[in-house]
Amino acid sequence: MLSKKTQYALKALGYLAGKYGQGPVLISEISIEKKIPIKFLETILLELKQANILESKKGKGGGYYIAENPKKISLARAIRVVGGPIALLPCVSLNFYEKCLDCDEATCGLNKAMALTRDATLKILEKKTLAELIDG
Amino acid sequence: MLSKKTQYALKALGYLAGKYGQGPVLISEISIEKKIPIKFLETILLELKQANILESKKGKGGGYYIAENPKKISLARAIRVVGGPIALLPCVSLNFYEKCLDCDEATCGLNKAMALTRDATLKILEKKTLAELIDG
DNA sequence: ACAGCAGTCTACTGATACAATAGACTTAAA
DNA sequence: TTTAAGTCTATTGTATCAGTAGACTGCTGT
Repeated sequence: MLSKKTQYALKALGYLAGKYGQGPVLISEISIEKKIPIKFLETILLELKQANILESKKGKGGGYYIAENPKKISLARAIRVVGGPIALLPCVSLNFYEKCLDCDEATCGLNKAMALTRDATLKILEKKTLAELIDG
Repeated sequence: MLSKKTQYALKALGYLAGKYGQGPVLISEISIEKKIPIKFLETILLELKQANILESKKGKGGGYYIAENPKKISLARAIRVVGGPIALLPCVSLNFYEKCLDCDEATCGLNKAMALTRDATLKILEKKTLAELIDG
């Protein structure tokens, strides 16, 4: 299951994708439209900015906007930034790998099965982009 | 990510699958062989029994054993018993479905993407069985 | 019958991560 | 120079995860 935080992030990104090219969008606007607690949303957007998915402008007329064409940003990338690993086990994670303590990966059936599901999941999440989160 | 509990469950089931047809196996044996805290393992095995994946025998010569041929029990079934949903969002879960509060599933791009990943994941986890978790 | 083995059950505890909140600070535009 | 907006630090409540303790029940062999 994706965490609430990750779900909020994806909803916010979908909203911003729909406004791509139209200048900065207020945190408060996203918060109201997408029903996300504003203070929580602040921290999420900041993380996405630090990962170069979003950019921001301070002061009057400021707000957040997507840093590059939404079609160039995959869901996998966004999920990793706010939600961590996509794989079901650390020993099959590409970006957050940790070795299994008590099994040999070459012969572990569980490892094989989970590596397959990781591949299947990534095939979709690397392909889908923020542009496909736009409403309607 | 699968919880520690789910990982322990799958490791224990793999061990039991390797001993299928050889009578009851002690909790303590599984605990030592698979390096799982014994008290934690107790609760996990009990859950698996209540879901009819395992059976048990009390007293001397007792222990746990798999209830039916390991080839008949999918990883998806086992994971659902101890770990809950496989889908990444409640609104695309088949067994633990919850409606999204603020989006229309028919038009929600996120819903579509997550439904696809659920299908891809299940295709693998419904097919893989406990028999494939046997070591070596 | 009973001794001891092994699973069952109830209850609790500590740690961690998730979710959310408060308030002071910085930057930029009008 | 006032005001709007994002930024940062810090704290809090809550739930779930992970693990522990100990008493109880049922089975088997002697």
